[in-house]
Amino acid sequence: VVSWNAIIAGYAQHGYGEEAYEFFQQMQQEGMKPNVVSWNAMIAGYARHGHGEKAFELFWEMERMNVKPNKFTITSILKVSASLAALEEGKRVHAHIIKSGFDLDLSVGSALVVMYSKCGSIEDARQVFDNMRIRDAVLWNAMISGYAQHGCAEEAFKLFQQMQKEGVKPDVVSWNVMIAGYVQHGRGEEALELFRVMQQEGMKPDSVTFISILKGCACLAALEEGKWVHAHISGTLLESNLSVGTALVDMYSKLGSLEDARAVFNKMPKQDVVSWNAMIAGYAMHGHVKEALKLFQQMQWEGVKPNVVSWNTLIAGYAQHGHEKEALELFRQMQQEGVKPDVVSWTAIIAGYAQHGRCDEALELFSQMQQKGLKPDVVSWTAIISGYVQHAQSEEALNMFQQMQWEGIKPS
RNA sequence: AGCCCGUUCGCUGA
Repeated sequence: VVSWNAIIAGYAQHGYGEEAYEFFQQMQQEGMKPNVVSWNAMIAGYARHGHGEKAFELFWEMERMNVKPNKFTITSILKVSASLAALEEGKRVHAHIIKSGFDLDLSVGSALVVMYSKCGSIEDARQVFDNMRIRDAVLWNAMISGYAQHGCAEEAFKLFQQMQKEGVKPDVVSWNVMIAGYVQHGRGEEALELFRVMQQEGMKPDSVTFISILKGCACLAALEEGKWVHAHISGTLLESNLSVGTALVDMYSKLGSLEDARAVFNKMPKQDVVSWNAMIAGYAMHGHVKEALKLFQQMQWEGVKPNVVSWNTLIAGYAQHGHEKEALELFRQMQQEGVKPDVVSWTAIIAGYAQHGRCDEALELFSQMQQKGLKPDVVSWTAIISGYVQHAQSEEALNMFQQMQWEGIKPS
């Protein structure tokens, strides 16, 4: 069984769910009964590669076959519920945990708190949190993060202080959670303030801290602060961190400081598709589409394959700046290259047409997108509605607005 | 035998 498990785990971890499953079945044909480790390997494999439904199926099947889950099983299945925001499934798992008398240890407790808050039920998360007898930093962080992500900055801060009163020292994640919460809700000032305090208190920022805080600077359009943060990074090991480098490029790009962005980009020890995309976006968003295209080609010469975001970035750049035709051409090219347009690609083109008064064409694309089986989201709808509004076609705008709600999409 | 248990993190559309 151990050897079978090793094989299954190997395939499952690397996204070969089918192959793993074949071995999983084969071992049963050969008269071996998968144990909890075999099941966990399968479930975790599916979970990691975005096949949440399959993970759930296996979880309940495991139940039926009377194999007792352990805490690895429980935490990975709760993670799936969290990432799918599947509250009902998550509750079923929770109920099952209680029913089977499973020990609610810290890791399961934290996973439950995360599951409930990612599923939007902060009250349930709090209840789990309150019922835990022992609380470590991870559990506190999970709860604080729940509030912070929901925009309840005050409650998050209260807990942040309370954890310290109860003798649990905030770790770097606690600070990061607080900072990210402020940034995500447009409260960059407070994020920067916490960033200062954390250093006064002797806590060293890590890559995540810097990434969040740089995003905050970009949102605040605070170039000076961004440069100040950059200065903190320079000369440290983080300077050669890929994600930090990308966050710097992104910050400078968004603030239109393309020379700085380019300088950071060129100094990075290596670039991946995300850093290329950030750099390309800098040019594309500011209307330098030729330069963006040049980089796009250069990226490929250097052996980096454009992903759907790369294409979307270019398309959006062209579409926003009055080059709908070229955008459409790129849209065709991306499909030839085997990259499937997603809702963002379609919306970028639709928005381009709509903004420039070509609402009929936008509408045509809008229905084509649905024929292809893609469901417009609130951004797609808003793009087309605001096109009508801007071009004094209020009746059509109102019409679309109603249709959107019939489709069950809430205005934002 | 189930990667570092569970919490935070980089690129694109209105």
